[in-house]
Amino acid sequence: MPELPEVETIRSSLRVIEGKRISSIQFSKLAPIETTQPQAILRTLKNSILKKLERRGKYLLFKNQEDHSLVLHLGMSGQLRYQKEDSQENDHHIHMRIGFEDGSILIFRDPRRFGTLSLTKEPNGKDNLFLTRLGPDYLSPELSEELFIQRCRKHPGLNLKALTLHQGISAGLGNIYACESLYRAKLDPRKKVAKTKDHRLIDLLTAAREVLLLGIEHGGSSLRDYFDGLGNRGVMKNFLQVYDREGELTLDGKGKVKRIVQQGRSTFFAPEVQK
DNA sequence: GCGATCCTGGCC
DNA sequence: GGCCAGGATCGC
Repeated sequence: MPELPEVETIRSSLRVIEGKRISSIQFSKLAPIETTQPQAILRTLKNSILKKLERRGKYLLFKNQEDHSLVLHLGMSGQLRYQKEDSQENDHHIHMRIGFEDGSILIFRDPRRFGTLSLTKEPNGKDNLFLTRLGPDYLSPELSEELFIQRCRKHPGLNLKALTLHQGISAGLGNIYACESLYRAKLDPRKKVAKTKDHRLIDLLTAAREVLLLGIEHGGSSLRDYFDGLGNRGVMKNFLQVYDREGELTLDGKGKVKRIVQQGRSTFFAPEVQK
């Protein structure tokens, strides 16, 4: 469900938990798909103080004072919710509850259980298999135009849609913002990387950054069940040019939106505009 | 590089 | 009942 702008919005909405001490962590019986044992997460984080919330791509890192972190991915349907007090609601989709010393609580809910929970004990995440597979974040200053081109060129056989979704090349885009980036860069999602010139790849990088920043500015895209950590919806949906507009005009009226399936997922684009 | 697969729920 | 969904991994 959530892509970079949604995860970033969740992160900033949860700044209230920075500085709080964790007093309890509970997991559901039917845990999400997790690599690290709940026991290890418990041992690492219980009674420690959450120093900082960080984001890398679509991952959230809950970092304690020793720079050990719980690494969370929300998958397709994951939600986080912070509450001043524990309402003890009986919802079988809740898979983790983090209780703080002051009685407030952070709930992780994930109906489809595609989310992941893991750990890292190094500030750079080098001991975490999820994080080491990740390319540089789209919004990271270390991702120069040259580096982006260099990383794209390692995958000449991919079409541009698959390129944008590939978290190992550069991290943060999902299906919505991939479609929106390609529209903004006027690039055909079916075009192969090998047939795309350097300056057009730079257009794609620039477009992706603009679209992601716009998404953050508008609090993310609430299409169905996305909320930030305090239960607020985002309004980015009102600014999407092509996503979920099959058969309609693009938002700016410059083209008609078509839906195709690539790599088993919907791609929305305007063929007359994107070449 | 591609398709199948992990899950649950909503909608037609 | 069938199709669709803000994701990513794994095996061919």
